[in-house]
Amino acid sequence: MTGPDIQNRIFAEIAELARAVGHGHRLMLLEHVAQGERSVERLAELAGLSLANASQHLQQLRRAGLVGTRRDGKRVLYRLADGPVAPLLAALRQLAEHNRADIRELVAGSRQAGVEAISREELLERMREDSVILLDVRPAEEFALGHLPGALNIPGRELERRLAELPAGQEIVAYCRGPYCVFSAEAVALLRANGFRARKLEAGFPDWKAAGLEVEAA
Amino acid sequence: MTGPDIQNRIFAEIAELARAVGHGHRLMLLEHVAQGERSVERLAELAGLSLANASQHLQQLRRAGLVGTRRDGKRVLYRLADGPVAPLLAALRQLAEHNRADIRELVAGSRQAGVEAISREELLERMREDSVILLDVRPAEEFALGHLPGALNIPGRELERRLAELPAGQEIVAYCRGPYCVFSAEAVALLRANGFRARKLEAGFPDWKAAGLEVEAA
DNA sequence: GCTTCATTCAATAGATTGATTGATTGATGT
DNA sequence: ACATCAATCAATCAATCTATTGAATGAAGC
Repeated sequence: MTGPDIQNRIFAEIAELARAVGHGHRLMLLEHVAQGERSVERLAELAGLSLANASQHLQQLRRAGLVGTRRDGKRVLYRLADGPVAPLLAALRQLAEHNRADIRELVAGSRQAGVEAISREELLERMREDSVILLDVRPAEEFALGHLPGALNIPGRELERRLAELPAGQEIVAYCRGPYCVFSAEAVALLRANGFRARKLEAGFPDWKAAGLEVEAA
Repeated sequence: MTGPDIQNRIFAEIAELARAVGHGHRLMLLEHVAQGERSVERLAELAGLSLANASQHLQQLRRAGLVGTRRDGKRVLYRLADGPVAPLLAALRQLAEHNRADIRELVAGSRQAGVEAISREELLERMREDSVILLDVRPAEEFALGHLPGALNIPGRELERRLAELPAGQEIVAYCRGPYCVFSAEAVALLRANGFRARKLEAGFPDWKAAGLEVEAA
């Protein structure tokens, strides 16, 4: 029980945690789990994985304490754990954006089309003033599991033919699953091309929720 | 270049980054690199690794952009990269402390002896008032590479026989390499046993430096 | 040029991780 | 009890990761 030994054990455990998020499929599953409770089958479909494979990745996430489960009839629902998971993902994202030129490019790519981001703080301010329309471009299913207060839901694919539902005067802020969800960037580009003033929310729904801000459910 | 593909690539890259910190030895090396520039040989010795093994782990860290290198004569010096590496490590630590009971216990173990932690904010306040003695318990070599302004350096092993050097009236704040470095906890326990008022700094030297606060070098 | 020293590279063997397949468990409804 | 469905388990093979060894590189000093 000498000093260095303890430190070795601690670092080994932290490393285990890091490895738990060290696979693209698990990050993808985490992103979907972060939208709300989901069954294994649904998550497998959303992430494009086989059922058994998704199940095993999800179990790894559970062993690491990143997600929790609940049984509902014959299905098992996975949800994000209560611990500070979001900050870890945010830190990873930030470092990745800083270090990897290719990620910066991909992110910049969606900004190229004139897509500016708005921060959570500024959005809160604008919401207080009631001077902004919130547009949730995720599929209806995810919108139903929870969304920003007062948000309008028009899934990305339907946006073009439903533009008329949006009021013309106010600025629109679109948001999606997370910073790498392309729906909101595409939506903003489409809106601007059609004469709207629009920006995308910097983060996505899970970060909003993780920050403890108000969430509405259907 | 469709949406899901881009996302897959981004997540795969982020996962690669996560795996880079997904090994205890690399975390240990990072902790030592975070104290200041070091040669491969020295880092291998500090982490208790063979030279070749340390070299390879360090190269992995470099490929991931977590550390940088510089050649000095025949030696290669590794240093922490400029990107937001510290926040990632902090997020990992926090989640680990939240999730893993054993880490909580180990951390609690060092607090058991009545070791309270002081936050960076409170310390800054106390430093402004000049009402606190800063004690750096790291080896002299690390102290020389950089330390908190005005700190006194008494390495952990020497503390007991050098207690007389410390003024009796003021509170003492001890700090070390990082939150899992046991020197500072042991130091505080020793100081308290000898009638001093003492606390340990919540984080360590690298976090202080990463926060952009003033650093002094010998 | 030759030697020495610090680091990296290359090759190997052992361990761990990942995806697939098919069987098994647990809960529901008939 | 039986059939059905969701999820997990078990076994497998391929791929990746790790530590060790010894050889190769690159920089300094003689």
